[in-house]
Amino acid sequence: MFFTDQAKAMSRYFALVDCNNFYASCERVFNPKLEKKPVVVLSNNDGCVIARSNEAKAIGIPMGEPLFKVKALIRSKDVKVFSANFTLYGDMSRRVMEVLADHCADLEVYSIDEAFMELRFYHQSANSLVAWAEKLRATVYQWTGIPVSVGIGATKTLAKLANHVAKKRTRTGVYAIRTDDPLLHEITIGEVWGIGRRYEARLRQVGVNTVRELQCIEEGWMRQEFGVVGLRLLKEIKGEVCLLLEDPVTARKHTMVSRSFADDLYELAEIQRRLALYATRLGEKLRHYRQAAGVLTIYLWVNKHRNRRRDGRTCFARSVNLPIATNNTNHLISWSAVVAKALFEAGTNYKKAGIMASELVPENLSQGNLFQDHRAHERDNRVMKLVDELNQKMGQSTVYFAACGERPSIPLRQDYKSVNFTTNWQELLEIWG
DNA sequence: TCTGGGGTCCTAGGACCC
DNA sequence: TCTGGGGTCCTAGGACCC
Repeated sequence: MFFTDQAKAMSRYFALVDCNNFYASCERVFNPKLEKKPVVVLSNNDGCVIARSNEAKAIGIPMGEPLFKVKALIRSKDVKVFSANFTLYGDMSRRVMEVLADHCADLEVYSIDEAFMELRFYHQSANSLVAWAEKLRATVYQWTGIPVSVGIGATKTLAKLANHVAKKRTRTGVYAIRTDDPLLHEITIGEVWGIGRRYEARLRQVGVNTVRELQCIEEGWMRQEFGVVGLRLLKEIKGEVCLLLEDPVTARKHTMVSRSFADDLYELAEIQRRLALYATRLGEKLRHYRQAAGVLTIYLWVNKHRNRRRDGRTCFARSVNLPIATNNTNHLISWSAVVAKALFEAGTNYKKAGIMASELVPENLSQGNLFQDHRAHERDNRVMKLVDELNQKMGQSTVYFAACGERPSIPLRQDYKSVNFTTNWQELLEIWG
């Protein structure tokens, strides 16, 4: 290879592949009757709308809206409603990401429905890039049934913006954006990745409305107003690479499991039981990523819509430094019970609890201490491995700790759930010929 | 009646230490 | 009445993202 450094820099692009209306699309793959129909997917406990098909967007169902506020609309327009089926979505996501990984080695799975790619030396012109992306898009659709959009740009932020354009303004679902693209005069700042409601309001105050105007802002002002985050955003939108691909496994600093309760809870013992279950999931996650937690934090949230506390506080948290970094479910459960007891106040209506692992270290580097019984440690690890294997093969919570209570599963309201077409032999899609 | 569950990064204030 | 300065750690909260 005889590329100069400059030539290398010039031929580097980022692409963002984003699944269209991902959860709604997953439901559609296994239920063709949903084609052309408005479809929405609900959060845990059937609380809010978290995904909408284009048809559902068109009839005015907002993102994040509580279900009870759109019930009338749902009835009158015959909207198809689904409880979140994260097992299905997770499996479909894995399939999509596998196809992407086949096409590009430099891949960062950014979220369940999005991935960044770094494209180097692959293509010379924007035209050939677009052709490549269109082919990729067709392949993903053919192999998984999921429609995706592809945005291409000089930085991750521009790729993200290009993806937005691809979704809103193209028929092909692919767009490559340039830093001097005429469209930047039309695109408003609120559409930029990293500009939320507050930032948008402040920028509009000083007369900045379009991306083109944003590009002309002085870097010093941006730094002063929005800190290092804002400065980075500005540089990225001007085409200067600040954000690189990340490895989500090593880059992750916390891992958390939290859930709202279907009803408010008042009893410490019941909260400890729920936390034992969350700790079980947390342990599974940590072991999956081969990490161990150095610090454990327990969160308790008070129902903010019906807060009975005089001081109005809604969030309580307490951390504990673990004597030895661990991913052993047994240890996580014991500590969660201890910390929860310290946090708990009688007479408070708790709506949600969570457990977070931080100070994560690779599990084989976990620092033992002098008093640790190594044989017991080894034995515990073998037990956890066995438990994971059994639960993977036989289904979640086949084997569990007694602290979770009898027949444990996180109790959720799920009135509209589809089945696990791809991950459960009992729930395979049946086709009648 | 009914309002998700993950993450990241940054900042501010209090406790505590030297 | 007057009442250091600097550092770290912890907790809380706010901004953003999906």
